[in-house]
Amino acid sequence: MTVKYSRQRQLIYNFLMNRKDHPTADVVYQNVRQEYPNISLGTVYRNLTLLADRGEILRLQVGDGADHFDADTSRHCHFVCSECGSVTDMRIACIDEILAKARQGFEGRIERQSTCFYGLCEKCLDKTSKNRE
Amino acid sequence: MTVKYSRQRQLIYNFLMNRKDHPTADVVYQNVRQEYPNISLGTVYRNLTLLADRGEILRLQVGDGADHFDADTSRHCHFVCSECGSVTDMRIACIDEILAKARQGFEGRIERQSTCFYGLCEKCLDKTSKNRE
DNA sequence: CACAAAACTAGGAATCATTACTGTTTATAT
DNA sequence: ATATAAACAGTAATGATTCCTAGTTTTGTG
Repeated sequence: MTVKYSRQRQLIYNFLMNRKDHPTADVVYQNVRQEYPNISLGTVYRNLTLLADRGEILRLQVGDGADHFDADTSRHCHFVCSECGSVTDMRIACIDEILAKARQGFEGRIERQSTCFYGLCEKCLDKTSKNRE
Repeated sequence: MTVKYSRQRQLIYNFLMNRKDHPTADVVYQNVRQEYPNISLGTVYRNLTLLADRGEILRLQVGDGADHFDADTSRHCHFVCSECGSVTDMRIACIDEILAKARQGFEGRIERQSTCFYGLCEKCLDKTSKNRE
């Protein structure tokens, strides 16, 4: 199946490229709609899935029910704040090492890895400590 | 809110304790129903959530739409086969080190971590190589 | 033991994210 | 220019999960 150009897909991808937070399909929809008002939610889902299947973007599951998308496909981890729900990138030095260690003695084939940290982000940590005073 | 004993919750927890695969809520429901026929799916969901919130079991998201549950709360990773969907435990040596590395220079508070590897399990790898012959 | 309060339940309705369907439009190779 | 495969909008359908309500069970206390 050859992929054809579409204005809608281009807008979706451009939008994702310019965001560092990792928006859900609905957030993508609400934003792309500003510029292209009659795009449909189904189109957003279909294109996000297409892009993810082709490895051009990442699909993340952070535990809040909705999938999140990331145009940065370089190997990295994520941090999710349990308070505000924000999803941020995290780079840890030993990430390649983890994959190597996991492959040692494993009988199947490991293709990719996904690591997510959970806790309180700096902002939310500050807020809760202020409330305690 | 004090937790009261319930037969249903006991059965759910016992069932999970005896499984090494990481069943979904519906699988738990179908199985516990054999022994306790009029348990409701809502009760299964409520108790899985209660147990997970109290840290007695883990809730996993492996990318197949449904949440999976694991009675083994010790720190470990998971492997998900993209072919058959099986979810298995994986122990890698440097897992504590990863958490330590992640905390270095991070301004928030990291409480827990979730790592999942994706690829082909041994069985599915064997099958696909046989098909090629 | 009894009995009240708080948890818990079954069953079904409601919600939310996502996918499937259908008739129409668009991109692109010839 | 035209044929054809992809993509689209809009809407219906699905599937996982949560919510709601009236009734039941657990458990602490007299």
